[in-house]
Amino acid sequence: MGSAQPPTQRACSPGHDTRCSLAWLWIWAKTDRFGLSRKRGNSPWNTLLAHCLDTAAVCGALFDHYLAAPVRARLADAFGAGDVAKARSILMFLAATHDMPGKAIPDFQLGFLQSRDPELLAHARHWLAQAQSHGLPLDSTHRTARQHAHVTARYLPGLLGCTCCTDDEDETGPEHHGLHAIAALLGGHHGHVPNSSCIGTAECDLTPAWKSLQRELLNELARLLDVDLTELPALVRPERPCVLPLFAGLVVHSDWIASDESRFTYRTPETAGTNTDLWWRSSREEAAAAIRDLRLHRWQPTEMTWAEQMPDTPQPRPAQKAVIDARITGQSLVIIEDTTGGGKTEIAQYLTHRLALTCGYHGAYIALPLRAASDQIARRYRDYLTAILGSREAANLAVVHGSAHISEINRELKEASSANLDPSLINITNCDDPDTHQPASVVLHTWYEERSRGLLSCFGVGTIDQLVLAPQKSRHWFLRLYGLVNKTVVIDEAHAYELYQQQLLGAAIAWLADAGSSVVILSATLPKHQRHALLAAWCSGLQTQPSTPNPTGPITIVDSQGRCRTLTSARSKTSRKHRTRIRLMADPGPEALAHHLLTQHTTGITTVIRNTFIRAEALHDALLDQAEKQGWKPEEILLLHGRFFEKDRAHHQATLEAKLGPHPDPAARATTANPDRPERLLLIGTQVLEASLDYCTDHLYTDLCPFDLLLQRRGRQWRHTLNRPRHKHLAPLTHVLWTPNEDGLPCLPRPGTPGVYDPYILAATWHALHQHMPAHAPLTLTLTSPTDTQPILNTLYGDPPPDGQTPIHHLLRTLYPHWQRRLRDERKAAEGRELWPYDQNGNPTTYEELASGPSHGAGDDPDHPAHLAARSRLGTPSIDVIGLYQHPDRITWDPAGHEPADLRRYHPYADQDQEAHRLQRRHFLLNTVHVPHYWIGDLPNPTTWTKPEPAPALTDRPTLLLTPDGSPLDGRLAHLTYTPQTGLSRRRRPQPPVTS
DNA sequence: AAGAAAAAAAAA
Repeated sequence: MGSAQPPTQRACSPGHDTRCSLAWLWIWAKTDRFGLSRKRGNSPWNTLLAHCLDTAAVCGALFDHYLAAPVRARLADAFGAGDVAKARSILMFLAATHDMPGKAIPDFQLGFLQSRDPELLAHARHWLAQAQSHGLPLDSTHRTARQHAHVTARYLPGLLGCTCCTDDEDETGPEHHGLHAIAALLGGHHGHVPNSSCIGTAECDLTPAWKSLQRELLNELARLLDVDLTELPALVRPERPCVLPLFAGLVVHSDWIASDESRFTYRTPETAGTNTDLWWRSSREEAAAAIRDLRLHRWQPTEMTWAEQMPDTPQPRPAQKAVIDARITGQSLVIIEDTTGGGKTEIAQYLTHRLALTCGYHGAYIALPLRAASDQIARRYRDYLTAILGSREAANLAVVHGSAHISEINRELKEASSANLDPSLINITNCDDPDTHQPASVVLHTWYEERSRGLLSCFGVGTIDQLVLAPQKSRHWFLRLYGLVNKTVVIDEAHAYELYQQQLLGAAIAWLADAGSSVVILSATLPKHQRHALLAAWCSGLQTQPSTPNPTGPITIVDSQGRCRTLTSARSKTSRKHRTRIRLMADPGPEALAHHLLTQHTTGITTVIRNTFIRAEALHDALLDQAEKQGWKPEEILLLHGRFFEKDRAHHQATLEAKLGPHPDPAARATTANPDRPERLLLIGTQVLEASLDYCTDHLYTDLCPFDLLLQRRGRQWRHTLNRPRHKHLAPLTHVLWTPNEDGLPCLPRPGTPGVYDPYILAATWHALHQHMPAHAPLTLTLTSPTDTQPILNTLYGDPPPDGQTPIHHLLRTLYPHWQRRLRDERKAAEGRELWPYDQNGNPTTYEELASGPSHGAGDDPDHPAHLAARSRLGTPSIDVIGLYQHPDRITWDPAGHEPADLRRYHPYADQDQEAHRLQRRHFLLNTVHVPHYWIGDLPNPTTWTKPEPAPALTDRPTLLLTPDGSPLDGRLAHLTYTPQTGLSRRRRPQPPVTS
């Protein structure tokens, strides 16, 4: 049978049709590389049919239990002309073919004989003899290895009946676009959707015997999965763009679960016989158990009032009440602008429930700007879910960010998981049975810990970066979109993201809208252009126009037709009015400033926030130089910045919060000051002191910085009311340090240089402060928030520079074009990476545009140059370096030599190694320091710096091997030093040895 | 002339 012939159903049914051999049943797909299958007493290799059936079974179970209702509806349209059951079967069948025909070629099959493990090799020889005797045409000449996924992409369309790929040129017909699309997406199951030239290179020279084997295997799959191959081509219509990443994601999700040999039994004709109907049954049973164990079942919320959901705050505040009364039903974009303390987090929690109830989402993802904030909100969301899930549901909640595996809340959730009922005792059918009880709990299965898996958990809290990366091509990127579109996605602190991220968030929102999910956006007041951009992105995904293109807030609700509602009377009255006193102070330089601080602030906590690492370090040095003379002890002067090993920084931050934070006992906070607060302290640092750390300073000095950040920094002053008993009636005084030039204008970084802050924004901030300076006391001004501050922000970021003829006006007009260029560059950086579901003319994105490759962003690929590799944030590139200490007889994690480093290599999937692997990963992360690229200049590849030997775990990891006193062993790095107290420095070169 | 922050690699 040649591939030119139309596919036929039920051509071959094992055990019933004696004309067919069962040679295809000997085609293998997986070998037991880690011994997990054999340990369970099963086969050392798995047949392709079994793996295909396992994948199909998982796909079906995910379709039934995991996918959100709108997602299923879109898949039903794309794979079943609206018929859900039909689409389900076809999706299962297509998921099964991800390795078919890719692995059903002689090249791949002979790869079994390349096994390095002698035991596996013996099994391979046995397999070959058996397979040959059952008619599998294999001669044992070695062939070139091919990417099996690309072989699937190359040959599947023809096997499924696309007429453009027949062998006989006379019968060539038109290309079936849908079949080629799904084949390419299946070809992407290792993470990158291949492009056409990549698929072309997977050309194999197949004998008619192999073609017919492939056909027989495919027919057997179709028979078992009850798919009519003759009607399949007409039903496969993946036209809506969201269907493409959804399909790719569903396949990979299914494959990853089905490839877990601790859940799915390897089956061969020798171990499981040839009754494939029994194989299919056991696939379904094991898939059901896997879905249950991984808790991949949708949230099934019941109607609940606000008071039932929020027992601690049963009385909704104004903004909360407005949202409740809006009775939101169906897919929505909800933008809530309110000040901190207005209860936005609770509204968002309430909306995840409300939207899951009315739309059928499987859960929710909450995105925040920082990892630390994610951990905090995850804790609150855990408590919320625990309260409302009811007694028969349990759910996974994953913290999703780069260091989630050392997150404390993740650890607690994982512990709750292992303490829970043995999941193997529970059948999947219990999901829908209200009488079955299971202890209520919010947990996390360790399965979700591996990278790229966090967003697959029904509930997640994590960084905004996960969302920003979702519409950018990189390995397994579509899995992010797939995980997100089944949820309500909450974007917190929406005003806090730079233009680059805002733009990519727009793309993500458009995909979410196209797939039927809902988005909740929380912010303090949004600049209006940002609100409009969010609305435009939403409507672009819906391919509609907003009914009100320029809504005003503070609460905006947009439905799936683009109809906008604005709730106006809801802004919370609770926002306290803050007054801020600001004094502009010419920076006298580090020595004089140090003298000033040591003599003027001999009591209380004094904090200096500098814009650059160099400035912070210089001031710290000057302070230490003069400390003794002024009667200060060195330990009363602290330095904090971002260039510490994670564990040292965590230690300093914890100390800071313990000493300068509120009372350790939450119950005592309102009445008692922190007893550990020292009499005095000088704290010098960079932007790490600006946000997220909960400490309170009495006096504050800051470098001139953008106005919004100035307010942010000022928030650390008199933060806890109990720390300012003597100043109740006064606003705190913040000193803003600036350097005047000869014209009396601020010295600014030259425009176009990669400075921290744009000179235009700095000059405009300086100008705004001067404008508010009272004429009678021209150094100190008082600002009331938000009445004074909001207009300043709007002007700063929204308006062109003012007319006027004074020097500052001229300066602003000179700098403004550079600022605009900077914004344009950021937008371009986003445009070079982002994928949208529809272009500006409404044309849907096609599968060809999703193509990427393993070299995507690696530099040698002209289609995807390095500067367009996926990034969640722009900024100075840095590399993560692992710090280790060399002692005479051992390598340790710490300078004192107490914690020996285990640098053996562990395999993350091999049973016995998992715990050691996790511990090692944890150590690596804790001993990582981020080194700016320009600090190491044109030094060779950091992975080649002097390393301990032997250290297989450090292969390919940039390593900084230090002496116990913090000097690098590699002479090329002699300009760097590290101490746990001051961090990594590149300024203090070690003195050259005195030569006599 | 350059901060903080986040991210990154299994399905043979």
